[in-house]
Amino acid sequence: MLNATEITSTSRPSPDALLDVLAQAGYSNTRSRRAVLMAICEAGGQASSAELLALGRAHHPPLGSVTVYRTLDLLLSLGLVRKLHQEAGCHSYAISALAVQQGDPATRGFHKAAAHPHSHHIICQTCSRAVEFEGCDLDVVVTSVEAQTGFRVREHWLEMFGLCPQCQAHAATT
Amino acid sequence: MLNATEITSTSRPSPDALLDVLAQAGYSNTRSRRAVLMAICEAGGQASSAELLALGRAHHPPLGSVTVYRTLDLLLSLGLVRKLHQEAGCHSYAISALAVQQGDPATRGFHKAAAHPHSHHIICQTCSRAVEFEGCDLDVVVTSVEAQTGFRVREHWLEMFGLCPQCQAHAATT
DNA sequence: GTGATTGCAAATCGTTTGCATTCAG
DNA sequence: CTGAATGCAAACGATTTGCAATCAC
Repeated sequence: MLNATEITSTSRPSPDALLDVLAQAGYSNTRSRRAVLMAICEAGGQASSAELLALGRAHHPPLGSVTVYRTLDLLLSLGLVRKLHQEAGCHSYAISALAVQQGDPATRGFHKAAAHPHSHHIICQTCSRAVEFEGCDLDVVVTSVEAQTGFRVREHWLEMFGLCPQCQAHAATT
Repeated sequence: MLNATEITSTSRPSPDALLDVLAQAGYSNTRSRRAVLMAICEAGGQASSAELLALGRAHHPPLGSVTVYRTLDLLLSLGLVRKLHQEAGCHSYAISALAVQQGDPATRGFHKAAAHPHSHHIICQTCSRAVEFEGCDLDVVVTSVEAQTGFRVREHWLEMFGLCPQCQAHAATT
């Protein structure tokens, strides 16, 4: 059930693999895009847009931040990349498993994130009511993830979304 | 183990309880702060800074956004409030369990968040290496949370932080 | 009275949009 | 050649900072 994608600093996702996916989706292979993709890969699959701009410019100096964002949007829409949230400053981008399957595996990054000690929210997608729960059973998952990845887990960040009891009833009645 | 703080639309956290905590921490009881606290409570314990500004001004028109932010920082530092991340737009603030224990329970909110279908990251706090894992065992937690809260869970958002195998070894050696 | 607190205005940061230019196929 | 893609400049929204005026104790 738990399917960890292990990463080594020597195996990185290849820009070519990503370009292939873009090509298949009908997007053209431009200098700028190549620069951004190389940047992501060099960053080890994880970086902020600013970092990608800097790295990308090494390959294609005229690269603009606008293009970095547009390329990231593209990758996001294709599911090749996902956003990571961080306590402060929000939004890093990471290559997703989908991309890893298609090309080389990988990821290495820039995280400085800190998470709060337990305390999570579950939020109703209909009425927005939220409930906070603590001392959650995430321990099971933590243990499992530790076993699978070899990491020692110290913190985590969790939010759930769904339907609260009242909205469920409402949905059933209506 | 799982300790859900159930919410009803009638039970809300009281501004007074929050003010007490501030007072005990040595912060003065000002009109502006009171307005912000009332706003949070009226919002049901969850709101964006913009929403708090609007609500707060109903109580104290000269209230400025600067003060909303400063008050939130204060509450954050005291652990009375926590940030919620959302896929887009980031950052809502929610009253934390700590505050609820001290005053009334509560929470009702503004969430429109959507989460991605599984796929989470665990990130090394030392070297920043990240591993993505999918098909996680969160099902156990989901089931548990559903049982405790009555919510039906449809999506979730999870990130873990810790020490990767190499950094553990490094720490042990050094 | 005195230091904490406030709020305005301006600065800053990250991101998005308008538009004319340039590029890939 | 033609539409897609780029990048500059400007707009934008959220948050922060400088600073003089104001308030709580």
